[in-house]
Amino acid sequence: MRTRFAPSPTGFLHIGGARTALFNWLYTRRCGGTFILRIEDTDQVRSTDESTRAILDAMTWLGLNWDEGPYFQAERVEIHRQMVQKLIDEGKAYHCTCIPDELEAKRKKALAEGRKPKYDGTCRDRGLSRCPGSVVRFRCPEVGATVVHDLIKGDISFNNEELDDLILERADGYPTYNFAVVVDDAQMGITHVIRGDDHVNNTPKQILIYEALGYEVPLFGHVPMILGADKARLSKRHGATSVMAYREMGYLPEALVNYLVRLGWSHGDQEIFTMEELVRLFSLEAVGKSAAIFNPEKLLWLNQHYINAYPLEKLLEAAIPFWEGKGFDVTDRRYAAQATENLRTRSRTLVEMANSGGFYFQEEVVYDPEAAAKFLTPEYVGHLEVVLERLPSVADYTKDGLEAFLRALAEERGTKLKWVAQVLRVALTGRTVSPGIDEVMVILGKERVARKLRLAIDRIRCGG
RNA sequence: GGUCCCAUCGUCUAGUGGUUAGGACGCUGGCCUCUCACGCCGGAAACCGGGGUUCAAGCCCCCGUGGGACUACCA
Repeated sequence: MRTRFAPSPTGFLHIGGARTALFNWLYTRRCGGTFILRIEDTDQVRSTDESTRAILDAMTWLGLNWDEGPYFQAERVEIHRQMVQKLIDEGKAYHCTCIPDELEAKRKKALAEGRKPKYDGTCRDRGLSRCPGSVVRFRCPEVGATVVHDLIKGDISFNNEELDDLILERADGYPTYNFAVVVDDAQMGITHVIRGDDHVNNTPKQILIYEALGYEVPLFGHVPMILGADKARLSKRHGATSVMAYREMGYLPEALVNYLVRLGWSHGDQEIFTMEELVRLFSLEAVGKSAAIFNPEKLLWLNQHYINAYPLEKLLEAAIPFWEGKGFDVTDRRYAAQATENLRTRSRTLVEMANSGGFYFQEEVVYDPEAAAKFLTPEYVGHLEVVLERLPSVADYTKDGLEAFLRALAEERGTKLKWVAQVLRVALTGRTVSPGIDEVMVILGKERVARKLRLAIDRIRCGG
């Protein structure tokens, strides 16, 4: 059993491609088969090495390893040309000298007159030979039907008369997609072609080519597309579509994989899956037939789940680039780990974490103007001064110890813990929203707390 | 226009002739509480329409309607 993922290197790996790759990978691992990566770079104009690298990086990040390749389609053009010649020799393909502009005009005319805009067969029986500017076309059967046995959608039948004498080899000598994909899949021994269902209509043409070439036809599985909120094909205007953009936005690969797999596939009521479970449970039969709308909210929820489920070491490793990205010094790993652990339940992404946890790393507290205006006032400065004064003598400097200390202090001063906590929160974090103030104090430590308290007190006293 | 595919809460889905139509995200009421978040308990929310078949249809068939894909010397 052999499968492949065959992206064209004309851009980064996008969400839809990633899901196709994921389904291929899962199905292959499930069956113990071989997963092949092939780069379809026959479009010499749009293909770039940079895109190839980006695609490989994204797959690696997602954990989708391949067993063979990457193979490059452009390196196989000699093989493609040989196969084209074979079809010409056997009368199954022919040279065509029709001018692109004229074909385009004919197509428009046919469409306007309500006829099928297919190739009119001008060169079909002219017995032309190769010449500059000529292309090679497939002699498509005009009668009969071709049926696609799809693992996901079931049997789909096409009347051959609807099909076109498609171009196999372009004027520049390069094969077209529909031909190269057949030759490569066949020669690489691909047994299961799993791809997006935007290819369904290409499949009968490809089957006819398989048969013309004398190859065994593989099994097909066409997975439904991913749409944006407006039900249009997912694109940039729906937000980020690049896998690596999600990494940069602070998503964990497990979250993206888990989200993507549940888009079109399900296993009862289960929502959370480890890779191991997926490999064990995945099946093409359970893949749905209808397109799915990409829902960023649910992805966010899954990401939060994985941020909370990660072992701390692994989470820290993933978070460090984001801390460093904000310019924070994380050489003290133990401290960075404590901060990360403390922030995880309130972070849906690592970017959110880095944005909300700056107070752990910044020397100077960045005060939110509104928060400071409300709490860093002469009315409350007394709370801060008493805490600063008694801080050195707090023996039980733990979450529980500090809570007891603050509660008693509040009572002594005739107020509630709530108010003392809020004032401290603004003094220590600069905001009115933060993790529990006792936890913050424990992690910051007495030294940092004292320094920040002095800063806040000075600010109030000097009217800063 | 033609060909092909698809159709259960707003979204992702479970459901394979008899169910109070289930779960999840989101939304929402409450609890917890030093703020926020987490967590816990509860709520609103769906079978596209019309015909059949059947004792019985979300499940099967047909026709509509709606959405999508393809219709390139792109892949």
